[in-house]
Amino acid sequence: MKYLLQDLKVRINDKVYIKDPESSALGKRIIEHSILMIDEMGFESFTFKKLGVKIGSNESSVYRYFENKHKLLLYLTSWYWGWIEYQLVFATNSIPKPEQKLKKSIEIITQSIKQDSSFSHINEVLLNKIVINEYSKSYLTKEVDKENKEGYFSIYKRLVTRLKDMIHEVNDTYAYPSSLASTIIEGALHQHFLKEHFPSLTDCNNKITPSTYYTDLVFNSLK
Amino acid sequence: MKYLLQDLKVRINDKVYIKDPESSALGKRIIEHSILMIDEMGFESFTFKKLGVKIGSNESSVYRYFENKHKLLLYLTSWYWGWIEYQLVFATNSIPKPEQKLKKSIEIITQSIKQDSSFSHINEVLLNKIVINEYSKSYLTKEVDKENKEGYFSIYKRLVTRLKDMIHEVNDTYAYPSSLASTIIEGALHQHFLKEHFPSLTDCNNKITPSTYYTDLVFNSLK
DNA sequence: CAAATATAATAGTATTACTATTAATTAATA
DNA sequence: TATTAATTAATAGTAATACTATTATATTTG
Repeated sequence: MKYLLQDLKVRINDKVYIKDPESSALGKRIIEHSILMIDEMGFESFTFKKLGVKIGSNESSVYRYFENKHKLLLYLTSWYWGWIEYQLVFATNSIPKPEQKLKKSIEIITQSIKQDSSFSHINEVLLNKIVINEYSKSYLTKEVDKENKEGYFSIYKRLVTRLKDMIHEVNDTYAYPSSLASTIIEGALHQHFLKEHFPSLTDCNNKITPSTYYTDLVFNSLK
Repeated sequence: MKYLLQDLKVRINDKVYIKDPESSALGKRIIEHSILMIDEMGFESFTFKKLGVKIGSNESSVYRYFENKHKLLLYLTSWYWGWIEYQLVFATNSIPKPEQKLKKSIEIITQSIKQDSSFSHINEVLLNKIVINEYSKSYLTKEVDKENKEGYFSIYKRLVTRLKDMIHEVNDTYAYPSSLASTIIEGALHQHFLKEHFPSLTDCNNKITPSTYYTDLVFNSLK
């Protein structure tokens, strides 16, 4: 499965970039090093100028791929959710029982990525960390409605919808399938963050994972 | 109760400000108009220069109260959580039954503020909107551990802990009381946001409130 | 009333987030 | 192969941001 997925290109709304970074070596270097740098210094301190220095190129060259760093963040996080979606569809496709299917999906969505595929220019372990620390910033903006209309969040929304449908399959009388689905996806990122920075606000640790907690939460609500 | 609360000053870690904004007329104008402006233009576009113009004063005067706009956000959100905590303690103090107590607390935490007290310089309705849209940005930073150590998030943490304790009172065998408490507080903000901007990702609307959803979620887990 | 202290305004700097222009390289075609 | 076209890269610049240092003006206190 890993080998299969590495060749699948995640399709991202072409309005988030000016020039497709997958189409050139420089574009791939932009993606590769922006992941390393955002992880290292955080999104606020990350600039195209610094990235230019790192990849031995110029700031303005980066601007020909992305309008600004916000669009680059949208690109990276869309890629991440698309990648998670592939894993989810792949891993659950052959499972017939709705309960088993949902359980597996929760696992995939709430897991923390431990190993990257080491083949492409995208480091999934660091990208997972970036999503935990920065994803909210991509939509907590004044432009969210405009950008939503342009489809910048469609991969994420599709993932929430898939999960909602699975919840519905398990129990079609449950009244809040969409809210539960969005709670799992957003909440899992939050629990991972708390585990790192506010351990007193979570029960998640080395033994109890967000997976364990959300599996319990969901099946208590659906039974 | 409203009349009582308006005179209660929320105590905020004095490291978040340089000079206490409650100690002068200018300070109060800074708080009052920063709330109006952050709500209107969003935290990213808000600057001390614009605030200075608005309050008929100078940028550098604002800098004598707050080191930077991040600290101002910490001040505003701490004030909000302190205010919520007061309401919660006040409203639940006399309730003997743990279930009733928890139910009431969930209501207070997950409600959207509809009316402000109209007495002070702080508009609670707008502040609630600011917390929904901007709170995450106050801790999703590279400085979070340092600032946490300095106690900048202590009011918020105390609130989560209070809720955790109430959950424990209802069911002391439940394994994830801290995670559930943090899920409610953070998740309610998220559901409010989705209701406004991504209605397809939530079941919350005019009829179903985040209160309804979280009450159901919590008591399903605890029974 | 003078001295100390607090407050406000002015002016400036380094950095950021871009944009416009020009130069160099690569690709296409005649 | 030579010429032109198109793409890509680098240079230089600008407006705005996020501050800081200095000076001026009130206000308070002894």
